Amino acid sequence: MPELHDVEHFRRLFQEHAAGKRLVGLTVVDPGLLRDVTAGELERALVGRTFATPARHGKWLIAPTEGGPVLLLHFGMTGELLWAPSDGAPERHDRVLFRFDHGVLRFRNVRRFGRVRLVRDEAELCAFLSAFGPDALGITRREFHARLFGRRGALKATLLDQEFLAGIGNVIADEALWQARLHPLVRVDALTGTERDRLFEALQRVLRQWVAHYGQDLSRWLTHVRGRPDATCPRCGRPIARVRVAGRTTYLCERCQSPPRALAA
DNA sequence: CGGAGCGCCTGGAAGC
DNA sequence: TGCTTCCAGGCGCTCC
Repeated sequence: MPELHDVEHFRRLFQEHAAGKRLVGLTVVDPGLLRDVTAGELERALVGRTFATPARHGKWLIAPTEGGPVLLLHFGMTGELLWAPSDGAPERHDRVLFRFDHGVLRFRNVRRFGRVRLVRDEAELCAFLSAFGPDALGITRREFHARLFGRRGALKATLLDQEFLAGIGNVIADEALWQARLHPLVRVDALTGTERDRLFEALQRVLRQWVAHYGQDLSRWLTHVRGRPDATCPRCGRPIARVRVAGRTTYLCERCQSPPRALAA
């Protein structure tokens, strides 16, 4: 399920293969993923254009063209971006193909939760991004504290809120909470300053390491135990609990992440 | 403001 | 073996 680090990986793939290259063809296999743009409009807007340096905001990949419109890709739960140095036919679950002289970028999406958007220019891009909080990677401690201020809900729900910070998904949230030894259900307004600092550090550590070492061995991380029925905490060895928080399956260590006072009773 | 619930989707696993 | 049911969850939406 693509989160910030996955999308950053896709951004680098786009940078490597598509930046500075002219799009020579576009195949929309599944128009169902397009939002506020038709397949024809997308093709007319992009084919013949040269892509500039891509950016990322949260889970959105931002692919501007030189002096032209901006392509936006969201990967949903099961999306990925693949490069093939040949002009192949669409493969299973390929939804959009971006064809270049030297190969093809495949926007693949099994469960079709991915989204493709197009904005006219920088101003429209800014308007679109204004619905999101700042990107979770590289946010300052000061800004993190400022955004937490005044919030009252469950901590994990807040972390997943893209208006709070952009880019955190279920897996990153669980990992950061586990590393910071904070319970997912603790109320934000019940957090001490020390705990907020700890969360900030843990979150930045997770994001930086997962971006820097994409696809690394995660055996010492909580993430490693996801989906395992006999999972134990990589830190203390106690069984890992599997609960539902904010509608999402949540993994936590009930020993390391002590429950909020209201729940302990 | 927060949060619960739903629908969108598909494929793999689990149950019968 | 083959069928049905459940489950995974990012996100946008409604409703309370």
